[in-house]
Amino acid sequence: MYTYKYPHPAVTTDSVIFGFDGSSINILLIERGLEPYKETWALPGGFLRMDETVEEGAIRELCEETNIKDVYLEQFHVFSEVNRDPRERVLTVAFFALVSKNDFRVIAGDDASKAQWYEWNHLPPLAFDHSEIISMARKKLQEKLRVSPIAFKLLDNEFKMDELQQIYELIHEKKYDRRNFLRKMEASGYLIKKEQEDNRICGMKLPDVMKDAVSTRTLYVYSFDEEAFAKASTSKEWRKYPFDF
Amino acid sequence: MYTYKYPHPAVTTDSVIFGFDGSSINILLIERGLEPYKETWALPGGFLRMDETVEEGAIRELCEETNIKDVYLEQFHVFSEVNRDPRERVLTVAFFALVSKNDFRVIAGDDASKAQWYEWNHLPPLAFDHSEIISMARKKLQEKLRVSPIAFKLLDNEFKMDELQQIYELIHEKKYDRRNFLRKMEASGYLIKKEQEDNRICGMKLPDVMKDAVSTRTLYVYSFDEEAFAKASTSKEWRKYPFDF
DNA sequence: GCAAAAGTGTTAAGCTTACACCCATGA
DNA sequence: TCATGGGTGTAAGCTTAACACTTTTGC
Repeated sequence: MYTYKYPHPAVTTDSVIFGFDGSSINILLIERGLEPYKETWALPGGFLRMDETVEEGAIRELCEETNIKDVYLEQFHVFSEVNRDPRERVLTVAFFALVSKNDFRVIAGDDASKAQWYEWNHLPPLAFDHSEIISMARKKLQEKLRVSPIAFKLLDNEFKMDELQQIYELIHEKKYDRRNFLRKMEASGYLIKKEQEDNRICGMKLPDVMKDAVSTRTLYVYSFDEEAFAKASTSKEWRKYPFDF
Repeated sequence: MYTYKYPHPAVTTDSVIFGFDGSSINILLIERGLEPYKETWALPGGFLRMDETVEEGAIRELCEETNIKDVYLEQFHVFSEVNRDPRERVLTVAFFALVSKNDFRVIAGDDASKAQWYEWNHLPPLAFDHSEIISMARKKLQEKLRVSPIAFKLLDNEFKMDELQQIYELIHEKKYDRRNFLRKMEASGYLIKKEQEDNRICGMKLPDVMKDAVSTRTLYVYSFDEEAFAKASTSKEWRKYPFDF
């Protein structure tokens, strides 16, 4: 037992984990095994330990409950309504996280766990105030995307421009013109454009010399130049944001 | 004494209160009366009660320590380094606040209290990790100002365009062209432009008919149409932000 | 009288938007 | 062969940025 001179609240972290499956954005939920809200879907999260920061706690819980590592994680709000948890006074530090398409596939295929992706417009009933947490997470994600190109983090290292556009459209709930989107993204200067490598036929990679004979069209994939971006965005000159659609 | 089955951290709120004195931006600090860090300057704040949200706690502490009410307050980050407080494990929910010029004067004139404004580039040594909290508050304030016209909250209800520009320049650390600033602000549609009322001579208000005789030039003051702004900014059509300099 | 504050327009450059066709691929 | 995906350019409108002079007021 732990005793204190003054009452202390319990502190948890909860994470809203976004994943992109190629056509829609999904949120990872866990089915609760214990009361309260037993067998109800909830955000992954749990109690903070005394020897870790909230960031470390969120990462630990994520790893324990869903096996996700190396995820982009950012705290966005503290939820502290007095009776949000029926057991005792609990405040939660809420995070949002973006997992890459690769990791998305891994989690989606893991039948053993109680974790499951839900399309973010068709969520089941949720425990506690987790619905509210999710709506704020969506809002914060939108705001963040206007200010930082985090959409990349929902994709593989190399991605097609079309996928990137889809993510922007889903998050901002708005359609963009394909050509304009492409032009603006390329103009940003932080995308590395490559000819698509894997022109394969029946799973065999072709030698370069044969490529032109087989496919006359060149397809492109992009990757994001994190370093160049990080350097530029810390400079004083940086003001206008080229990814603000 | 209060006992729990598992250890709980203590939770505090701390507020970075910004005020504008007409030429620079200031932060309100409190001289600590107790150990640790006795007689060191610190952010106003204190322990969360069990019957209040963090927002309510921050407001309460503000009122208790500085007599400020009706202030714009927004939580922006949780600081949770394990040893940030030497007494015990304490995490703090940090807020930033903007006080109007009116309230600024009130606080500045209050000699009795231990509260004092410091120009935000010339702060004294601070207790705990409060320097770090303040730098993040400045960053968040900048970001917020790109997305919402909160600069108004540092001014009186009616203000001159020049004051508004000064605030933008101080927060973004950048100079703007006076004419361009004016044009863009007026184009936003959320400023109400009025001829300056108080053409006074020796403290006497003049009847309208005499105004032209006394001053041939018309001076303007502005106020912010919060309602129109709130309505517009919740609509789906709202995307581009006209206050993003 | 002089310095500082505040009102006022124009132009060029850049960016955003809207819009259509072709070819290649795979079903 | 037909539908889909993905490559590509241009013109009009709008926004931004750069730039200077005048009047008034207070010192």
